[in-house]
Amino acid sequence: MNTLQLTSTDRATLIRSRFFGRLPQSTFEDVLNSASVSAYEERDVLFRQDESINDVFFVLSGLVRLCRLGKDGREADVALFPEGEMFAETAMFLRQRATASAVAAKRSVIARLNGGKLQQLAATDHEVAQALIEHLCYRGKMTEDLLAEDRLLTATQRVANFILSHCPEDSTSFRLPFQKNILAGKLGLAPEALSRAFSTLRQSGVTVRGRLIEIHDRHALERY
Amino acid sequence: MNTLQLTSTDRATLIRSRFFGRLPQSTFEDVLNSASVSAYEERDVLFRQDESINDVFFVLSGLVRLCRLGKDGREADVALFPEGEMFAETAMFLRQRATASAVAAKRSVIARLNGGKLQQLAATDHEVAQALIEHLCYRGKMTEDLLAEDRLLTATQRVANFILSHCPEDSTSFRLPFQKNILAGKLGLAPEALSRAFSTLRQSGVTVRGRLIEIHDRHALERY
DNA sequence: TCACTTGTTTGACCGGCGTCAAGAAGGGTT
DNA sequence: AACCCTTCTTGACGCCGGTCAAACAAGTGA
Repeated sequence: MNTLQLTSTDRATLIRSRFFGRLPQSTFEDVLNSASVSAYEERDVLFRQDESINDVFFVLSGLVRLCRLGKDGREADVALFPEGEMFAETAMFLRQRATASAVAAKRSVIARLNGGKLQQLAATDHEVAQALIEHLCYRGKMTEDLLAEDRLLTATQRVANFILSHCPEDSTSFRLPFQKNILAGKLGLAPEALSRAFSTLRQSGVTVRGRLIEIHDRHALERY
Repeated sequence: MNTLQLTSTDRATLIRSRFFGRLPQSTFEDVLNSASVSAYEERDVLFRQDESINDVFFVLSGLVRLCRLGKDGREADVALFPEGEMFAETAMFLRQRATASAVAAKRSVIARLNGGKLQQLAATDHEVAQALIEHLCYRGKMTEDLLAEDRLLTATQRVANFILSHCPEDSTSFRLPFQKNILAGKLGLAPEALSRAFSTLRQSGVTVRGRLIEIHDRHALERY
């Protein structure tokens, strides 16, 4: 971990994001004034479950895994945040300790927004409150989607879904945006299970070479 | 379904709730003016997945199940709302169709708050926005909890958890607040699996007679 | 009270997925 | 290239929990 300056690409990422994208320039600058930027290596811990945190985190680049640990020591991912996503608002607004740990899933640059400042802005600035509301709705839907997938679909179906939603409509192949390791976690699977799912999908025209996924029959995947 | 007047106990329920509880009297009345109240029988459908809805729902009494249906026809519950809970905000704020169906899990009385009105209030009234933000954080945490439970715990552990969190600290027994059927759905289990979990817990000092649950050894449950 | 419907439990079976262990394949480094 | 270390794949095995079927219990209404 290492403190940094906000680069111009970082600003671009912020402006493109769901949350900051809808704020007027001045508010945007206002929030940013309370922010600090740091770099993390893969596996670095941003915060740990049960710690009390008072900041909101924003992924400027890289990837962050949110995971909970069970009392037997195993851990389960409850969310995965790519570039442009914001997280850890819940702890702040509910005045609670973190319900999960945040770990960099690859080398990442993270902005830390001062929680108090954000909370104060949310209480006085309509635009901020509005943006926050939409952000929270979006996040709620995300986890609800995950829950429903877990309960309704088999491993292979979840993987098929993931491939379909990540391969551009007009393309026949794409690169996984992260290690299979991480993907397994996101889908609630052991790495072995992911591997097996891929090999099941081979008979539906899916080729996997490293991180490169090729689809030869979209419909076969949709049927799954 | 049947249109009703708001009774005084209904008002009490509203005032006790997380969302309305933090609003000043006048705002409270303002929101309520746009509301309509109806009664539903068990299994009545409030709205169906993929329908476009423009209201927010509030459980005045009874119980509502939110469930998604997979393409194979099976369905999975993603939330269960007892008296005092509010739901279906996501569709409104994200301008989306419902991602799940809402079904009364027992005879229920439901208030429907006008979505446009609420959205307008959220955009102009700080108190409303604030209450909404906390409500959404709470809801987000709820589903995240469910997801984590699903991924970390076995059926028996989930049931043990449920019992512990629903039996008052100072008591040795309690009544299930709803049918086992419904509980199974909430825990992401088939009814049979719930039944078996109960019978496993018998050897840890749990007695089940109808809806009455007796705990003879709290620690045994916590150890699970 | 009895009949009928609906909910719950139990047994049998089996498929999905986690776990352990071993081997294969990449990716870096020297 | 040879080496190491990490990630990924494959096989073997076992358990958890879903499904089907049947017995049983509890409500509900006449």
